[in-house]
Amino acid sequence: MERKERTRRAILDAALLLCEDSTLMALSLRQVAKEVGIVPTAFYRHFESIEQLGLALVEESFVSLRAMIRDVRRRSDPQFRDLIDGSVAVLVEHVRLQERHFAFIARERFAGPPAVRDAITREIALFERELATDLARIPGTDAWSAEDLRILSNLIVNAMVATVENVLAVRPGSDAERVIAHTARTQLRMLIIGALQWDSSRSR
Amino acid sequence: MERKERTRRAILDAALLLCEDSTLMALSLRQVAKEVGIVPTAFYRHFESIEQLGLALVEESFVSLRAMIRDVRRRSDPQFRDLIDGSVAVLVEHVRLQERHFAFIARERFAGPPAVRDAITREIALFERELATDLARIPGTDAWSAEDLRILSNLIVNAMVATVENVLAVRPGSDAERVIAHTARTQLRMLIIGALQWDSSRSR
DNA sequence: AGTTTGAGTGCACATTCGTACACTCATAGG
DNA sequence: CCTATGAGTGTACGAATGTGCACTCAAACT
Repeated sequence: MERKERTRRAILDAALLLCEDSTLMALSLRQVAKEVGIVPTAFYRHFESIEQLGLALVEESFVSLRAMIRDVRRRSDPQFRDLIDGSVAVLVEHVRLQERHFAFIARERFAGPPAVRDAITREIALFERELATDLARIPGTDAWSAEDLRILSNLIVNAMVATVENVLAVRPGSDAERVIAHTARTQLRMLIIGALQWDSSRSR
Repeated sequence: MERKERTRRAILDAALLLCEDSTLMALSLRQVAKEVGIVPTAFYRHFESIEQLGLALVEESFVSLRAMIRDVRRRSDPQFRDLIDGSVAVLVEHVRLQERHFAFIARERFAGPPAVRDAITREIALFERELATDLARIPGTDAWSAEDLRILSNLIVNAMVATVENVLAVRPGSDAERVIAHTARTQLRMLIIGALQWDSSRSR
């Protein structure tokens, strides 16, 4: 029964690899099978369709994303500058370690099969809510309404998603990568400084 | 020679339609031909490949986006609240009028053929630079460095792109749409208020 | 050790794909 | 009006696709 698990992994890895210059929706079961080294029909022993394969990949991708979040939290510290610098560093590092997963999510988020898109949207929304509760704990946001917290964390998540997409588009360790990291840090600072200035009751 | 133009339009429209639940990369020349009502080989009279078709669609999409920008500028006025409210209203309105174009861009931005992805990235970067020069004209940003202007407009563009994607995901005129518009307005306000607080010389 | 199970095989099929080639016939220009 | 151009046709092909069915044979269970 451990052979099955090995093949399943190989299928997931092959799909992730082949998606790099394609899309789940343009990915054929036969390509995957050939890459893995099995006969096409053997695919069905593991997934009933490419779409189901995609859902498994989404789940897997967000497991590593959660690992990243834990890593960020572990380095949390009330000093904002360090918190921001550390978070961005962790982000870039994790993206590099899981390039294929992040690229997969970025691609399938809007281009994937509906079920896959929905799964990704749900996961990101979940992440956003978690961030909102984190934000509620930092000093200076006491007077914020729940709605404004949601709106701010949406803004932050959007900026970070864009950062991930930018990182994926440049060479590791390149100057371009450093510019992106610097941009991300500055943006987070702008947001935090703006946030500390914000007054929920004043925003209609 | 006007027959050709009509068929070309039909091909562009058909591709846009068929992409709604697929991707350029998963779109076959034969599907397009069938939808248009021509024989597959006739496709080549207009485009040499699906990828070239994609580039034409990108260009077309950004023409309508530029029309939107002009519309926003026309309503510009030094009163921030009105500027923001007006801009978001125009954004939502234009997205609804050109749903397929915006959805196409959102999808192909990361999932399309490399040439298409590059074209979209270039257009968005161009738009970002234009926004930066617009921002430089509003009062309170005099002390900003060029880099910080770029970083802020990147932040704003990301938020607006995310807004477009959210609008596309909900029914026109629905409550969800109103929540999205309200979120976008609040985010722009947060960014502007933060920006007015920002001091370029202090950000290392 | 013998038996059962199910992962992977092999072949077969109808579809769909891109594209080559020679064609027809509508229409724009003389 | 007549002709030349090129938009669209029709047929044909090899390659790739998803999936059904009967199979083999390694590995887990009694």
